[in-house]
Amino acid sequence: MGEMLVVPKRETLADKAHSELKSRILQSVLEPGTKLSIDGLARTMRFSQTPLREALARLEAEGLVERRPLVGYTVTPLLTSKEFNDLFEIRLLLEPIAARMAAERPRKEHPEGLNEIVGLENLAQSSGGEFHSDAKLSQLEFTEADARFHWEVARHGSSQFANAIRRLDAHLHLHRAYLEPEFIRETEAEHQAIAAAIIGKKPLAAEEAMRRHLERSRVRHATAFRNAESAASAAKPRAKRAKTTQ
Amino acid sequence: MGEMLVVPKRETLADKAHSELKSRILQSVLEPGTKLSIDGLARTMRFSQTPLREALARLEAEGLVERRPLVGYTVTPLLTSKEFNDLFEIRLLLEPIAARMAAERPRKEHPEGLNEIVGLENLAQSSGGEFHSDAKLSQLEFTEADARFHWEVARHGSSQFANAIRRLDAHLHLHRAYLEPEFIRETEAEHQAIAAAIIGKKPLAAEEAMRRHLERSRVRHATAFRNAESAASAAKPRAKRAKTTQ
DNA sequence: CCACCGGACATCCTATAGGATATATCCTAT
DNA sequence: ATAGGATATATCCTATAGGATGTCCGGTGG
Repeated sequence: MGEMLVVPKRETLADKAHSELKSRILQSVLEPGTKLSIDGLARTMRFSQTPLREALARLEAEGLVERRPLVGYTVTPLLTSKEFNDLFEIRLLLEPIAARMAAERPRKEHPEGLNEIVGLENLAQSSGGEFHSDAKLSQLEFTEADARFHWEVARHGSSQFANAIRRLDAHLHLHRAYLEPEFIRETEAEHQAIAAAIIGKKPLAAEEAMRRHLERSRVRHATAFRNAESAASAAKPRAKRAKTTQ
Repeated sequence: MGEMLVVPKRETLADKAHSELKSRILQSVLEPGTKLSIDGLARTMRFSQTPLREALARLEAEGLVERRPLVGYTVTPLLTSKEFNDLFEIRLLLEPIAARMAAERPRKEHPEGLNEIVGLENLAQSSGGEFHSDAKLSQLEFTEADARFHWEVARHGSSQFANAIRRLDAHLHLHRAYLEPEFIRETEAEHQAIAAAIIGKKPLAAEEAMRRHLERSRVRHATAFRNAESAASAAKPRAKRAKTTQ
């Protein structure tokens, strides 16, 4: 019964390369427009080309890099202001309903469902307390915890909604904009309100809590977005050229 | 100015392998649960392993195959009835709004936008006339044209909505269920209504046309879905085992 | 008869070499 | 000086070989 024994999930080199590259892009070590040379990366990262190809193919599917056949991969540009707004409009359409579904779902349906729901409370404040020494890494951890929370909530309601929301990769794009530190406290509080509504099986409350969370989150990110955009346009008026090849 | 000259887009072996496998899965030549052995495929398809890995990685991202590290790939199971309903609920949330946006968008914004919009009319009846000799292949062509139409409509409205809708891969999953022939005529008529509303710049009409189209489409597919599901459950009550390894 | 265990096999994963292609540089001619 | 073209280099793409791992099957003990 208690077969919760998690297999070590042996990680292949392609997995390592994938998460490593993803991490670098999200931390802006690799800026948008950077050319990603395959055997260049193979040399610097000490991998071979084959696992790197698989990693890059996945990153392309996630929308973090773009591929041009027989030419190479480049890091995807940041979201424009319009794209940012549209992304949140989509989230506002999907996530509140997913949260409502999660609260409506009968508890006994999935045996492990309870554990997951209780886990929401922890997830809601997962990266709460202390900060990592490296600010960017801490930011990355927070973003990942945030993504996990939103995904878990949706997963309780509907696998299809969860997939759709996950594939938005909203967090991937959002992270690359600068994130104010006080975001975290507010975000956690709102997450806990959502989790409480779901655990308490209050569908309408859950839906409304998620909607408010997203609306506030949009405002929070929007300011950072404006800063990033103006800074970018000031720095380099024309951005047609590729950056340093890696 | 008229640089419409489309570069041949040289197709790499990974691209060929990807579309070839995708085609086989969609035509149910490779049924759900089938084990996809990498060097087995390499032998039968006369490719090498490297491009096949890239193709499989992309198929995994599209949700058509599942990967277990150090074990292999398998073809994804068909959608359940609940998943099917959720998928259409998501589409009903996103696509009507995308259609409205497409109708609202100022014509001059994109120079090539006009061509694309006019193309919608053709796209709406693209695979209309004659049928291919192979019914399954014709079905595949129709599904692809349908996917293109929905994607183009969304793309006129918002790149983010278009991405989100494309990544649902609704057509990929739907296609694998059987498709009644008379679907096509009804589908085309509804598509043309949508295209007309967009070209005529009537946002509310476009939104409503898309909504009605999706609702009818859901009913059309639902019957086929029930047939497929009951047939499947009758054929093999337990489906835990992997099928013939390819 | 069932459970546990060890070995053989198939398959995945990784590394590396060679052919093919796009890009950049340099030169020449107008 | 600028436009056009040829050459050279870097890089992508493909193929193949070998090490590592999971799975399956037969045997032994309880």
